[in-house]
Amino acid sequence: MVTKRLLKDLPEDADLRRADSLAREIFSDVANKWALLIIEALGEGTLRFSGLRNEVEGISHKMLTQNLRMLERNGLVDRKVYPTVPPRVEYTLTESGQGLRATVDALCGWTHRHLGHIEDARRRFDA
Amino acid sequence: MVTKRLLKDLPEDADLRRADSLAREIFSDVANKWALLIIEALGEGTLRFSGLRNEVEGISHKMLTQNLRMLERNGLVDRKVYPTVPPRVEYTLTESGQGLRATVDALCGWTHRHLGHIEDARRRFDA
DNA sequence: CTGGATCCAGCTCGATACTG
DNA sequence: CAGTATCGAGCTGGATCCAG
Repeated sequence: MVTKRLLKDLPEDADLRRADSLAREIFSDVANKWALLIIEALGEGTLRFSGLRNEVEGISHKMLTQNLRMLERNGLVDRKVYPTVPPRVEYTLTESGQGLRATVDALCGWTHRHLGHIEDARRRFDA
Repeated sequence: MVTKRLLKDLPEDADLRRADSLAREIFSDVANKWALLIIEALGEGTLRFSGLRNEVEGISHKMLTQNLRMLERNGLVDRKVYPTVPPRVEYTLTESGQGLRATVDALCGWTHRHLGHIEDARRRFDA
């Protein structure tokens, strides 16, 4: 077996199975369109719920709350509630969130650089 | 409006809308668990269909073919068929695929480094 | 071995309505 | 404004069968 494991350089001890399973879970959480777009949007700075709805084009109310909860649970975004009326809630990337943001930026950069290649490849494939 | 756009440093010309829409499409294609895991697996080198099924734990026959077609269409993997019997098909990352792989590796690295943080954050959140 | 096609249970997601 | 709850249409994805 070469890999089958997501994390490759961990010791073969008893915790390995648990760590790898956690890693897969995180991977599934994070490797989704909306989560990445939210992180990208928060990369610009703190945003409120309504601000995020504007920045992340096409996201529904439900998907936004759902993904925000997930990101908060994983410690990637910080949720700050001001007990005013009407309520005001601010979302900010945490330090680990910033780290993730760097890789999301890399993904955006890659996408940008390969737009042409991909368009060509598609044309070729569809023919 | 600050962003709303996935790609930020493109000129505001007529092609912008099209390019950004393509970028979003690519982003949705690629930002999915199975695609990333397949790319990660192919990072080790060329693999056959059955090899991929072994390397990418838990993927179904259908998801594997589906994602491979998508990756091929976008020019990220190369599909080489040997007209033998039984057939032999090899999948390899293309050059753009290699580029994407680098960012997937970064994501894996990030996951690895933040396992602890995330576990803690979850415990805190779930309480 | 690779992979297309079909079936359908289960989940996702958007719409809507309601609360503090 | 932010968030929860509910409902249902539609999509997803696994299982299975067939074919080259």
